[in-house]
Amino acid sequence: MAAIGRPRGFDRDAALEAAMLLFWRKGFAATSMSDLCDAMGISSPSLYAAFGSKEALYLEAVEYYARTIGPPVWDKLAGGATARAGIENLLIAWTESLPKSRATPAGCMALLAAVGDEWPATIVRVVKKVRLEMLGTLRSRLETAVAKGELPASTDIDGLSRFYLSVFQGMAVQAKDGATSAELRAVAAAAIAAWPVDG
Amino acid sequence: MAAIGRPRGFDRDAALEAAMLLFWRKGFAATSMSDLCDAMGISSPSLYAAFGSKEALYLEAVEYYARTIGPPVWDKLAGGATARAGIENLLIAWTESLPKSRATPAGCMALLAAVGDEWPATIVRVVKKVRLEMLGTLRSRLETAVAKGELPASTDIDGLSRFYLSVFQGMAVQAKDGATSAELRAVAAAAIAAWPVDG
DNA sequence: TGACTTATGTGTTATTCATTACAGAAAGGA
DNA sequence: TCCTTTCTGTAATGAATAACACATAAGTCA
Repeated sequence: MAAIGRPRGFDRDAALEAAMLLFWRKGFAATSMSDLCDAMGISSPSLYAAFGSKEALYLEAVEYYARTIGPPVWDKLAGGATARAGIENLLIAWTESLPKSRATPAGCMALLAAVGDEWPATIVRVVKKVRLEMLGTLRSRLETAVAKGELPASTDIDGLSRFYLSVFQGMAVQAKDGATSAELRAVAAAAIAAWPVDG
Repeated sequence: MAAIGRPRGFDRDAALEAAMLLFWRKGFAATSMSDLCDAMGISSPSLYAAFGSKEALYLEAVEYYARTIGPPVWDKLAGGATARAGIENLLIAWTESLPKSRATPAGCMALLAAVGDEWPATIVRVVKKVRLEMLGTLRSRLETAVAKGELPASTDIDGLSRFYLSVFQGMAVQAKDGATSAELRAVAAAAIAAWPVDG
């Protein structure tokens, strides 16, 4: 990464974050290049030089999201003493992070991207991969639980992890619809009741 | 409705159904007027004369969806002997109707519309209303269950109905992602386990 | 200083978009 | 038959879109 040539006049990461927030809120198709230029505070040739295209920028924005927004929430899963406690903590964390806040739009960019509209194939592939990773994270936690005897060996791990992912996705949709943190907590409470054994 | 003037040269309902299927699959923003004209087999002046605008056409398409596609599934809720059986039947019906079939796209037009992208305010209002109606349908079935003593009076009806709606929405997203009917059945099985009392 | 490299700003380009004029066609009513 | 009314096909409208050309500015390296 040679420092040769005229140096960039803006902070690439700050611009990327601005783009992410806009994409998060408006989606891909509904966000225009001029919207992005305004939000990022740069002109379109600078944008193209730095990110390549609208599609490439979106892909970087999703990765940025998965790198910065996701982990603080998903870490709760590993945090609990038991898998059940981990899931419960994760659900609670969702109820707090999903509603619109002063700093972030409502919903989850990764769970709701490429849903409800036809999106470029590249984007579909990437966000599907992110969602599959989430599913994998849930599944491996549940596998550990079975190994530790927290859950019976007969547990349908794949179905159970897919179920909790469903709940997260449904909560994300409702958050986009304006559901409050309290309303989401009731959903989380009902979801934890689906745990296969009483705790 | 006088039959004066040149009669319309196409079947309005058939055209509306074609538009619904296209909107269902591609969403609002990603569907262009020329896409619609092709799918409906008419030219744009005919479309505007019959439906008014792209937005008005979408609204009619959603209503058509809610009138024709929704009821066969939602009827299962009332069909069961108990509320628990009704929910279970409804969940099973979802697992069959959500995946892409030869005749219909994957997912649920009403549950996933106006999610993940910024949509015209009129459309947001209408699909939110449809989702609220679904929530109301669930809630009144649960209220009946409490009245009949199937559920304790302390049941959080609002939270529980919101929970099942979440599961439907999550299943719809996963169906859009390509989940099979079998995978969705596992989700449904886990969801029914969240029922407050053992059946 | 001067050659080289990269970023910026202004302005453009070709395309696509939703929507509509306009003229002709197909019906009913007189 | 003519008039009115409504629909259809062609073609055009202006606006918005994503992407880019070109000249210039701002740095490093020799």
